[in-house]
Amino acid sequence: MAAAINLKPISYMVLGMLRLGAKSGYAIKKAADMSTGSFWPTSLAQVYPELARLEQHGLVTRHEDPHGERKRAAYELTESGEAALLAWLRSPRTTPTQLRSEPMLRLFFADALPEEDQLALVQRLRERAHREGSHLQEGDLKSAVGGFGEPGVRFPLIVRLWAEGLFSHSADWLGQLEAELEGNEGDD
Amino acid sequence: MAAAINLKPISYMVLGMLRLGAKSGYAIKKAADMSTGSFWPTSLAQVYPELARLEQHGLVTRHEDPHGERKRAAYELTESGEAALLAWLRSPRTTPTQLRSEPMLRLFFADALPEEDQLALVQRLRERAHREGSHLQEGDLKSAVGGFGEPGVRFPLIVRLWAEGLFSHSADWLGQLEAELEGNEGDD
DNA sequence: TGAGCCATGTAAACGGTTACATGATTCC
DNA sequence: GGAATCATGTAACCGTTTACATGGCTCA
Repeated sequence: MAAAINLKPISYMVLGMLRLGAKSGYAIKKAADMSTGSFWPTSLAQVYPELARLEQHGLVTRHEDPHGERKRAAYELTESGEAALLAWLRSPRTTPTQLRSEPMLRLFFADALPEEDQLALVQRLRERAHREGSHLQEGDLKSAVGGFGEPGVRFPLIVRLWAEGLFSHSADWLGQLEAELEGNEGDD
Repeated sequence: MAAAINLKPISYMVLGMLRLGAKSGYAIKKAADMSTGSFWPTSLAQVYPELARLEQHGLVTRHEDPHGERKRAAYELTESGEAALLAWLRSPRTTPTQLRSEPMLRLFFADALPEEDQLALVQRLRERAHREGSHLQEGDLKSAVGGFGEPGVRFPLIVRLWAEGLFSHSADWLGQLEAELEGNEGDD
């Protein structure tokens, strides 16, 4: 057994995607973009080194899988890789969900603006939120990785509904705020 | 006018808090913890260097304001500091709101668990979400900075309601999911 | 008198993004 | 033929967090 390895969320994302049927680093990233990307973004510059690290510690195996002249690596979960994934899923320790919202930081300080500009700000943010929310709904989960379509796999869809719900909740809330501010403007 | 300065969200947070009446770096951080912290977290190790940087570029002024033997710095917005804040608030360019949720990443891969463990996971996440949501509701905004209580200042409260809404939306959603999973378990 | 808060800073480590470099395959 | 996509990797940079260091004030 290899030396101790420090497993981070990105490690589990990689292990999990392999379990769902992704083979190459490129495929993992593509699947992540279409699914986990909205609540755990990543990049190829993270995925490739992470795969190498996981292989060094025996959690995945790599074999060459060229496609014509183009080289390609295919990875597979080992038993200890799957065990690590399960242990994480069962572990009671969690990092809290965190938000980083530049738009809301702006809105927080919006009192510095004259009222008509406040309204314009809220309108812009609402339009943006709406656009980003609908962008999330596009993209077919099943096309991301074969495993997403199998019968025993339901949580990817469930979690996507959660993410969509969050974004549309924000968009709706901004819409309501806009309506209220417009109402007040009219009263002046 | 000083050389070009690259203003980041943290810069505007600092400028905005100064505008709302915070004076010292410590006070800015404290106010942030009680307000913007849930959607733009920061630390003292960011605030102090940022204040120095803003002063170097003439967006804030610093004067010593000792309290007994304990040294303290009091900062104030300059005209160009206030102008920079307003320009940011009016600017059409925004960075999208982003989410980073380790709990949801777990849930995404929960199909790897046997059904009873799936339910246990959802229960744990729901309890956590509930605890974090109620933690947000505590803490009096007005005690954070004097400016939060003034009549022309309404957006800090509005944005807090948005944040609370998001977290409780997630908690409710998890509660619903838990109920559905329990229903299915009973059917087996 | 001791715990907790007020107050200011620096240094190192960490996680993540962007840019760079390279080349094959597929599809219009 | 050219654009988009598949595919793999490295290097540099950037923003943020954690740990370290120091010391006065307040209140029970």
